[in-house]
Amino acid sequence: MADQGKIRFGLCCIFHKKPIKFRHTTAKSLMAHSRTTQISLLSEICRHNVQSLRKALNYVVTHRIGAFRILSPLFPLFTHPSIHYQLDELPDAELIRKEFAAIRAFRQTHDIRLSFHPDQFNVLSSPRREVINNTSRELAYHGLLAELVDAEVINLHAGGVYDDKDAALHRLRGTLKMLPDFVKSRITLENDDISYTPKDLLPLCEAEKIPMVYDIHHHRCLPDGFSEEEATERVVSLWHSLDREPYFHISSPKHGWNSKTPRVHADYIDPADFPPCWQGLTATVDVEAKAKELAILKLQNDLREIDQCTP
DNA sequence: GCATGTCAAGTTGTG
DNA sequence: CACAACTTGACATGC
Repeated sequence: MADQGKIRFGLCCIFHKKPIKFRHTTAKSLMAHSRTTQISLLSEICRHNVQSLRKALNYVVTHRIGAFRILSPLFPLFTHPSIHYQLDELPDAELIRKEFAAIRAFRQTHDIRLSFHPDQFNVLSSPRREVINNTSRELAYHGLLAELVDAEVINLHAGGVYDDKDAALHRLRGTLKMLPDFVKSRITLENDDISYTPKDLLPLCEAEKIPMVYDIHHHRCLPDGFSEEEATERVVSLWHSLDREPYFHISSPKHGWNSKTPRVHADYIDPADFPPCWQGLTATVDVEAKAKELAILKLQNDLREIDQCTP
């Protein structure tokens, strides 16, 4: 009952009902305008998004949510080959920088954990030079944002296997070493549901001192012989050895565990899917559920009720 | 307004 | 071989 640990939940990227919106645009639509107009349109979107981020952080603090995952296109098309731009090119650059300063202060005051989860085309294990170059550019962008908001984590999957997992992991290791420190110091690796399990990733993560984000839903979709308790313990030890708080992901299958597609995420979390071995830990758990903030509020409530029923 | 097609990018597995 | 799935639909267009 009176466990010393404290689980904090994390909200992922967007809201379901609360009217806090992030804006986006496309390269195709921007290309119809002059460069000046493009920059002006982008400036407006970036300013809007940073102000939305501030509102989002205010919401999470109000609702006792301890972490927030920031969506990657906070600055849309920042690295697009024909659109790319710099923050200081934007007419609103000064205002945006002030917003970032306020966000950093707010994050620190309220101890909010901030993370990024760059998109699936960021692949550190790819044998293709072009893919690695694109990934590096995209990660530098995430690193820049991470410094501006004081985010701790840039979380990635290990990528493809290409018929030789050992070779792919070896390439991944090499690519990691090439990353600049403001990126590398924030990189985490997450087990996925088709290729890389905790058993695959932990040796590399432990050797390279890269924390591993443990997604228990992926582990259940792609088991590796490790029990949930074993994986949790190894992951917790790794984060602790780096003097950092462990980071987990949770979700529930939309169509049930016996369906053909347990991978698909449900709107809410079934509290039965919350692993007992996480109870009492001090850790962050990102809630990957379609109902977003509503799913977190419900899970917090469900777990509190279970806790009260336990002798 | 509302329905619909489109959007930069990787990799894998399924129907 | 097209498409869905992945952390997340939003936006432009045309009626």
